[in-house]
Amino acid sequence: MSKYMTRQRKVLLSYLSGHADELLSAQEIADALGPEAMSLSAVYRNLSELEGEGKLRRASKGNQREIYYQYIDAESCKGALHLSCKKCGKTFHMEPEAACQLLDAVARMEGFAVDKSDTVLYGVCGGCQEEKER
Amino acid sequence: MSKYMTRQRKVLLSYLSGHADELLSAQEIADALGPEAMSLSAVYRNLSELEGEGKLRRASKGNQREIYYQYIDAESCKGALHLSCKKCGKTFHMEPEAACQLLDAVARMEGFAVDKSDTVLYGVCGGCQEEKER
DNA sequence: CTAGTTGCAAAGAGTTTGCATGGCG
DNA sequence: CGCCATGCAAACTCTTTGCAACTAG
Repeated sequence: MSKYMTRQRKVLLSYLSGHADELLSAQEIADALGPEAMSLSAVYRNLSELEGEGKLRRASKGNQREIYYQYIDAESCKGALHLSCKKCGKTFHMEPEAACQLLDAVARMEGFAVDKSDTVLYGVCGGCQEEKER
Repeated sequence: MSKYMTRQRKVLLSYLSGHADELLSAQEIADALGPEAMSLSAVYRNLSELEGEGKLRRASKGNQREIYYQYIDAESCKGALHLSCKKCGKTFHMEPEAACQLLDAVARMEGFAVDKSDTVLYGVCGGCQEEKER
C-alpha cells in the first residue's frame, strides 16, 4: 500500500511502536507528536492505511463516539488474545496456547470460529481486583 | 429516569423487544418505526436513557464510525455470552454454563475476571463457515 | 522526473442540544 | 395543571475529501 516512507510516516510508526496495544484516538496521537510533526489529516490517512494492512485495529472505548486505534505489534501480539481492564484501561495478553484451547472449545461447542484478532475480553484485571477488596 | 410513558416510548420499547440483541443504529430504528412514529432526536434521547438504565449497550460494528445499539432483553440474555458473526452480522448466545466454564478458566489462568455483559466474541458462525467451503 | 503524500480548508456523517409546543399523569 | 418529552433545526464533534504544493525514490 504505502510506497514512500515519508518523515511523517516514520514519526508515526515510531510512536505507535512505543505504544502498541494502547487505545489511542487520532487526536491524541497528533497531539503527542506535536503540530510540527504532522497534520491531523495525515494521521488519519496513515492510520487508515495501517488498518488496511492489518497492523492496526479500530476500536471503541467505553461509551464514546470517538474511534480509537490500537497498534498490533507483530511480535508481541501474534496469536495472543486481548484482555482489557475496565478499571485501569490497560490491555493484557493471554498466552497463545491457552487462548487457542479456549477458543477451540467454543468452536466445538457452538460451531463458532472465533477470530482472535478481532476479539477483546472485557473485565477487571488482577491488580484492580485486589484494590477493590481493600 | 423516565417518568412518562409516551406514545413514542411505547413504540420504541415494543420494537426493541422484538429485536433484542440486534445491532441497530439510531437511523435504522427511526426508519423502521416510520417518520410518523417518532423523530430521530427522540430516538436518540430514549436510547440514551435506556443505556443509562443498563437495558441497552452501545457497540461499534465492523470498522464503521456509526454507533450501534443493542437491546439486552433481561430474560433471553441473562448470563449468556454473545457471539457476533462478522459475515452475516447475526448475534448468537453461548449457553450460560458453558460460558461460565470458559471464563472461569480465564480467571484461573490469567487472574482476569471477564465481564460477560461487556464482552463479545467476534468470528464466523457455523452457517457462514459452510458457505465459505463451497 | 513522477507518482505518492502532505496541509489546509471545506465538506460530510452522525449525534447532541436549545427552545417552544404538546401530552402524560 | 405542572413537568417531562417531543420536534425541528441549529450546533457540534469527529472523520473524510479535494486540490495545489511538496518530496521520496
